[in-house]
Amino acid sequence: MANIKDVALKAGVGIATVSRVINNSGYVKRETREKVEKVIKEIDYVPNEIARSMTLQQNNIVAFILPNSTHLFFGELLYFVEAELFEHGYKLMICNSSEQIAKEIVYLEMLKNNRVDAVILLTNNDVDSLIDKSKPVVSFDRRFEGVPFVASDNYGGGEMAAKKLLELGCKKFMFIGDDAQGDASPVITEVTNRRLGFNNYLNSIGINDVINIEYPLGDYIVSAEYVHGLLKNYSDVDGIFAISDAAAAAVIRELEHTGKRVPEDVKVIGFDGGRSFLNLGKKITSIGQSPELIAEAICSIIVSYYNKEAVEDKIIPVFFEPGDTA
Amino acid sequence: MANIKDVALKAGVGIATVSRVINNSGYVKRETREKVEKVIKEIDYVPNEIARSMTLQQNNIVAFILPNSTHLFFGELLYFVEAELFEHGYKLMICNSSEQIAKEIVYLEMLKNNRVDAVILLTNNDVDSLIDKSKPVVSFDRRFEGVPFVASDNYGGGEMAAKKLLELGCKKFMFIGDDAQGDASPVITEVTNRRLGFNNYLNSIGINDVINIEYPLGDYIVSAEYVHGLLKNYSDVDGIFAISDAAAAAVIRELEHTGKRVPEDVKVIGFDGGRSFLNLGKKITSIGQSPELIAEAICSIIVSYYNKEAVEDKIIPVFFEPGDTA
DNA sequence: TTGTAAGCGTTATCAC
DNA sequence: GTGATAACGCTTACAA
Repeated sequence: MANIKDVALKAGVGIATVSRVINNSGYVKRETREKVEKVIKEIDYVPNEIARSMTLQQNNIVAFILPNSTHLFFGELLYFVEAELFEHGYKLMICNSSEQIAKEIVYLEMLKNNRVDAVILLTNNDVDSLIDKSKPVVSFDRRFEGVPFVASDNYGGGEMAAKKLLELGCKKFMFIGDDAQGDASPVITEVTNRRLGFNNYLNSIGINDVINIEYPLGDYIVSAEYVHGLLKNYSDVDGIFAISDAAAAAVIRELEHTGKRVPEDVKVIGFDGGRSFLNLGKKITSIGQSPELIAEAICSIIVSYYNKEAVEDKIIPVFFEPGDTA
Repeated sequence: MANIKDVALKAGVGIATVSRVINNSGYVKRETREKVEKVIKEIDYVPNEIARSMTLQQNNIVAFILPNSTHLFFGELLYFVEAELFEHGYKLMICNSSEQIAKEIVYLEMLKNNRVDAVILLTNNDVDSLIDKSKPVVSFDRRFEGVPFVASDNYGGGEMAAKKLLELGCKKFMFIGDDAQGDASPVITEVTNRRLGFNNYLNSIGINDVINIEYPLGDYIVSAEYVHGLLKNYSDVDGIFAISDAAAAAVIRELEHTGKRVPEDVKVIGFDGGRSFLNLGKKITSIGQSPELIAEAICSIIVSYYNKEAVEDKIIPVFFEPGDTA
């Protein structure tokens, strides 16, 4: 592969001049520039980005650590993050952590060893101590001390769901979510704010008998049997807010399986606003997050880091998405 | 940030020795090793991967160019590819090309400029001339001269669908797919083999009046109106094979919208075997591709490249996935 | 076993 | 305007 030296030699100039030409920096006489450009074309020279990174101590690669790319919301977020970063000239490395902390560690290490310049973090693990806070890090949906933070307005979304179910005439409410963190982690995760917003709003208007079902986070999937076990004792509930559309889908399937009609007997609202192309049945009524706006917020923080500008947390609005289940 | 020189200095050894210690290469006296390791811990030294890449002229980063990460099959493929590469110590850079050739060009350039060592290509564009064939490239579902190739057994899947619909008693068949390439591209794309397998099998047993609907590839989405226009003239069809589950879903929605019952009146088989967590209705009967096996095949080729071993094309088997629509 | 030094391909400083 | 040259931080002959 031809390098900058070959170009300089063949064009009869110094390598500094070639560098000026390819980077459009400093003064270069028109004729010199043209001569150099001609040689570059001739020998098909392409600057070596590894060497560039070496000199600049920066490679314009950002890592995105997320649970997986198979759930629609994550896939969409990933899509928009990559698109947005691309606009600014940055590349995206992906890490499907599957919530495995070991894998998250490896990718967080890449900040320290200069494999990537920055990290976008979407995790439920407490990786606080593993984060190199001297480097650019942005966290979505999870707070870490000293790390800028982006999240949807989960609390507001919870309130929105409560109001909607009330409007629709529901009397007996339930929240169901996989936000149980166990005793090991005393931290309130951001998604729990969906639960809080929902409960607090209902409490504030005098409804204090909301059923709260909490189960541990798995791989964002709930089996039919498991949901059955969770729901069977609450046959009088007529308004359910689920922490995600995936959870809502599981709940709805279970309800219909046990003879309840949705939304006639029980109304269900999910969270995410997932747009599944494969859906042949009801569309889930949902509080929708905007992966596009979220990606934009995350990336603007990354870009600010690169530009050495100040960064700040951002809360992204959510939207009520009408559907067939509430 | 501490570098190898700092370690050498503080440990009172040469940098070559430190290098030997961190790479576990060459001979190092036990005490020397321990002394060096102690210093490494003390000053929290982490080898700079950019510098390493510089010396080795390799960075163990692979780029995956694919249309998007929002469709389930792609999201899953991405997931397994990343997981598999991770096992071998390689990292994955993602490029959602959205079928934009301009973006594909940028990422293919990264092979030449050493930003990545290898590329996995999943595109419908004719980027043949843009591929640096001296570098490691693997293509999924699309053939390029001189580029190793992985694909599902699309032809066999088409035959499988035909046999199944026959078994179920269908008499009048249709294939519908977004594999129209227009006059500009005379190339047969791999997915067209689904159509060929389906048609050829039916032809071989004397059925020659198969309706073939072909529409241009959009963003892997079909609007209701569009499907309506495509289907309205063929009310006698009772067995449909769609090129993808997404297309099948659109077709089924349209059929039911026009009063046909699926599968009672019309049986529909899709392709992909998509497992949508959000599906509340019928599960699409499908010819399933295995993203896991495909990822494994793709990655084994990448690994072979790194190990300077011979590489060869691979065809991955497909499976009949029972569902509620056929 | 260990250390010195060349080399990887750039960018950027500083003379000229 | 332009060209040497140092520097980036590492690996790896080669010498000792």
